[in-house]
Amino acid sequence: MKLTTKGRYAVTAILDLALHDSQGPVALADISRRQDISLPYLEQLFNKLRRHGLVESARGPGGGYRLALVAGEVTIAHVIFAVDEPMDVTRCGGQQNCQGRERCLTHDLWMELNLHVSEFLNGVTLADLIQRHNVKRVARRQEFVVAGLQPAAAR
Amino acid sequence: MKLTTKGRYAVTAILDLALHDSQGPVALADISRRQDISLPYLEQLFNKLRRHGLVESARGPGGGYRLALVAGEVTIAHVIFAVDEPMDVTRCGGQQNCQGRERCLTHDLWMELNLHVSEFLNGVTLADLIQRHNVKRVARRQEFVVAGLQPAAAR
DNA sequence: CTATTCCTGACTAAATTTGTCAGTTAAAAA
DNA sequence: TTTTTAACTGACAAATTTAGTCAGGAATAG
Repeated sequence: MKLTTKGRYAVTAILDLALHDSQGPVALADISRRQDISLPYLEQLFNKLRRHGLVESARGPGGGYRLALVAGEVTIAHVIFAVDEPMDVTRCGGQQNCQGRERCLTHDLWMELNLHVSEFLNGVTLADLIQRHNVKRVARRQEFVVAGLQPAAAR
Repeated sequence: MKLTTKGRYAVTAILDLALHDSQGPVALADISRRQDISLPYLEQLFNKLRRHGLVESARGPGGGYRLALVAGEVTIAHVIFAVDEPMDVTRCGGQQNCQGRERCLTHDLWMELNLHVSEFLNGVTLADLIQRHNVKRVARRQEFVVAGLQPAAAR
């Protein structure tokens, strides 16, 4: 998969969803406020996440999104793959036709790098991230922001 | 560092240089022919490689470029770093100001990925690549192309 | 029936990438 | 000394990608 701002936004947004999933459906408007991502852009992203089976939606008042799987089953690779097109650092998409009909001099190198990145991103799930101290801390800060209050540390 | 076509071209080109370095300075026109990279573009790339101390130049007839270091001392990370701006998958450049003044929810994740990619690219040198069977094979094919002949396998 | 929220595709603006071009400078060979 | 080779340089332009908006539609709860 590629790694662009879009992918990063998607991971941030679905992680926010995972953090609040226990309280029922989460409206995109809430995620938008907490994560500073525009609502239309979130709609675009969640559309893709839904089509890839990562989230479920409920329309109408009180509606919103929920995780379609438990947090431990959603890897970062899944999320990035869902919103960005399949990443590939080779130019030929693994087709080995990087130079005319043949593979270029460095074809294998990029294939290996692909593998390393994929392994890393496949090895981290939303559940892993939720456990992290820094994620908990930032999430706590963001609750205050939405409530319109200053976190204690800032006073 | 970022990873774009530019960086891949740079690695391919300097690997070509490393493969032919023993035969004296290599002209960019030769690399251009063998690797199918336009001459003006190569000039742009080698300019950066030279300023970063990876290659040395000699002007005039019989001139060209040579590696400034032995092949075992030049890592892929060096090369990509030289031509692309410093890569960073975080949006804040490690500044932790991805959300307003604070770090965003996924800051640490991207920092870790940075680290993984860097480690991999720092661990591979031009000398490593030259040893590889596939690189040798492709390089041999490219010699034929320059000489205007068909490789035996293609006849 | 009204407010809320998801849903959708088309569209556009900005940024980045990928080069090209015109011309200069240095060194070797003739 | 002239010519040729080949590196050097900065500005520019085309193409692609990315990021994000917009206008409206559809479902559901109250």
